[in-house]
Amino acid sequence: MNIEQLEEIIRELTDGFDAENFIYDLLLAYELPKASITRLRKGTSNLGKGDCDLLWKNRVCYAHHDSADLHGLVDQLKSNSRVKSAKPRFVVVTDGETLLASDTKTDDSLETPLSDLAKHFDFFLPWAGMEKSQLRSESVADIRAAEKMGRLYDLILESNPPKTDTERHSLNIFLARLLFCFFAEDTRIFAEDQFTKAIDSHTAPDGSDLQQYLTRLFKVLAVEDRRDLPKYLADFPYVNGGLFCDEHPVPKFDVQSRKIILDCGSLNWRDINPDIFGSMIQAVVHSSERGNLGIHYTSVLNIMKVIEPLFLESLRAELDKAGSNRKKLESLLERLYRIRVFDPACGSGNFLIIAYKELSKLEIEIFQRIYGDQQSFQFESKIQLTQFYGIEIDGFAAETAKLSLWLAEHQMNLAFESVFGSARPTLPLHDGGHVAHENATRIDWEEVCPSDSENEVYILGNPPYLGGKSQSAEQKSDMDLVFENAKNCGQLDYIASWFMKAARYVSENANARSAFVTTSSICQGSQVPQLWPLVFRLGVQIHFAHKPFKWSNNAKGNAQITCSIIGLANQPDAVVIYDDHGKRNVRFINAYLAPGVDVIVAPTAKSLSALPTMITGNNPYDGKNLLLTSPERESLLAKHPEMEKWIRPTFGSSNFLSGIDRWCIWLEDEDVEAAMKIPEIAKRIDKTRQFRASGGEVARGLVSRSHQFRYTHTAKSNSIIVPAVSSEKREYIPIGFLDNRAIILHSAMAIYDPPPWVFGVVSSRLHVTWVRTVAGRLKTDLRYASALCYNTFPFPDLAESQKQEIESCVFGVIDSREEHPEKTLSDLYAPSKMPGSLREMHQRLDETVERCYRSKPFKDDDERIEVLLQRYSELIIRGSKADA
DNA sequence: AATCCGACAGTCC
DNA sequence: GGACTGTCGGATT
Repeated sequence: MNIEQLEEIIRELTDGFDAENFIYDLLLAYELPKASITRLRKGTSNLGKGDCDLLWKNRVCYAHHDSADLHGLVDQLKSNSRVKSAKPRFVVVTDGETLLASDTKTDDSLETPLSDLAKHFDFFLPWAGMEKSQLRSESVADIRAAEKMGRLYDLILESNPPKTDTERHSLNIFLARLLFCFFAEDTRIFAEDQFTKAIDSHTAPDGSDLQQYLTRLFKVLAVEDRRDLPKYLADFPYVNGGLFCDEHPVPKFDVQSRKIILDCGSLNWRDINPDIFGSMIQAVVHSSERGNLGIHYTSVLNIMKVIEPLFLESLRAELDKAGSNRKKLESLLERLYRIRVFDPACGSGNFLIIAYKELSKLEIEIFQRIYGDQQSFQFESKIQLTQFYGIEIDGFAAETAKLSLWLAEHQMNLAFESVFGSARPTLPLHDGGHVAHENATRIDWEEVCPSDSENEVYILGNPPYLGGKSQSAEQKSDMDLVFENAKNCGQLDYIASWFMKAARYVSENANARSAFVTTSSICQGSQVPQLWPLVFRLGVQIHFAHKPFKWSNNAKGNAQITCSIIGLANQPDAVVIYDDHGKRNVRFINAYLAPGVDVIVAPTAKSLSALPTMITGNNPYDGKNLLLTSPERESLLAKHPEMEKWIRPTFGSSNFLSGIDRWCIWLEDEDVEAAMKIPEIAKRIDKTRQFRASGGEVARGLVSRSHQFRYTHTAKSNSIIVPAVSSEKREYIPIGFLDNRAIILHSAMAIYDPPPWVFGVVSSRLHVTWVRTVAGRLKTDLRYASALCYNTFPFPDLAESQKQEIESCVFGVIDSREEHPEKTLSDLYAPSKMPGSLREMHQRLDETVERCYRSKPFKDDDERIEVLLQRYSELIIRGSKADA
């Protein structure tokens, strides 16, 4: 949703107020579903029935009365029983002049002349799914400004397309300078509206001389000498070198682009929040990311989750200990000035800005403790932007980061002034942050942020996540460089580069520590054995970790990802695990972000415990042409009953768990000739061929046998199916037996022709506990992989009698499931719905399986995992000895 | 030859 | 619109 458009639409609605349609058009403006509104307009789904003009469940209750006591009307509607049961989010009433609205969830109310409604558009944003708590007023300002800047950027690009990197760089700098001027004239760096007014009155409306004017002005801002300048330029203060020193060409303008500059100037930049504004601007400027404004910027909450454990908690602890002891406070100040904050993927600088602000707040607190409120003293912050370092691959973001740091410095100067009555002057600008426009995976970090035994270096940030298959060729070669072509690293996420480089930096500097927000997947499943042995080999430890949490920020569409935060240190003084509920001190954090045992489980091709082979199900590679739904199968069979023998029941994870029938065309080579005579089959095979021919390398290799799946594994008598992904909420992973007609798809694992007791092993609580530790995840759900979960599972050799005991329990489980033929496995294994009898049968099975390990029952899952890891380590050692 | 992954993706209410 | 829960192609091993 575009906020500017929204405002515009509402303005039109109120300017030409149309009593009949007003409320419907208002709802449409918030992008509520058109079809529903059409139905409401017709009256068919309006629940109002005379009490009000419109009543829409969960959304709105609306009434229009020309001469009504609006407050009375709202109260009356709110207490009406029909309205109550419809639970409308808003009750809206108007007399055609004034509009009164009440938010039933937050109890906020809005009373405004109808003509001013557009100004209060944010009141109804919950209709569009944006809650007020998520959308603070300053972020409305941010979004509005970002959208305007995006338009300006487009226009400038159109008439000044950059041809070279130098030109692109100049354009970035120009925009950063422009932003500075907008901000400056609203926050007392310049005189009020000085910049916009100057353009308005000193340049031609057609934009023709704006380029010349800005070129001159930017030059003037960089020189101290104000003599020999016309007054309208001399009135601007000296800003300095940093931002304005080099000469960069200013783009050409026309009527439109000049007008947008003036529009931008009229926005209220005082409310802009440099923490996130930079990210929004960046998103707007990169058209590919437009529409998901700032989807990847890190929320302040998540930034705090990084910087608090990394250094803030330690600084605060030192402050507490210092109390009012002047000496200790002064030494803490010295420590503040020795801190270096380094974000090697800084984007537009969010982390650096928040870190800067937090350190400044701490400095203010210390000053207050030392000097009280002695107004006479000249307090000046001694925290320098030069303590902040960044690397950013995108040129525009790098410029925005530098600029945002200056803006943040100015904001903190104002904060200083409001506490102490004076502060260091913002102008001329001090030296800025060290933000290198470089590829962080390539450049030596010491070159950007040199370590120094005197200083404390904190490396932090939220580097980019890109799975092994989503990386570009260049990013792949970045990875090769960082990992020095180490073996079996090809599937690592791109972010692993940052961990590797941080580990190297930290391992060489006792005073350096790092912490990144990361995709959780580097601590799960197959990436663990790829990355962490290399990190731990450097002598680095995880000194704190935040357990996986769902990514969220205030952007419209949040990224679909589960994150963790991981801190690395050389010699940690404490090791702490955080989750959403709090923190706890532990002795050691392993690569799975679990406390305790230092074990990494590597995938193996064969079961370490000699369990029968489990392999991935058959991957069809058919473009959905060899697979059939039940109706498709029935209509085929109606015409060609002889096809029955070539149609097999088919199971992936999903339809196995939810009990939906699926089918596939399954032909042996010798069947092809006969089958091709049936036009429907010939058509499907041909479509499969076309699909494969236009696919990747693997697909093209399968063109010549398009009548078959990529793999054609089947059971002689029966098989066990294990879903590849299963909800983490289930106590057990639901697995099942299938007959020899069944085809298992590659969204599930298969053991063909197994002895029945294996079902008991894989179903057992002991095994699920193992899987929860070592498996990869899809969000937080378990992802079952044979090489990681099954082949690594340590299981004792069984006597025949033990196998029989387990088998009898297995049949108990099966029988108990069959007592509920109407229920799907998904129903049966939902934790809240699991039938008591089934749970009992599983418990009996668990006890039997666990007795294979030892006679004494296990106390809890912690003990189970400890014993399993212990046995795993022994198996690995025995295995490596056997190899040698 | 077989795998394990996805700044995810489809479905349901 | 968000709660819920697992597809499918394929570069890598």
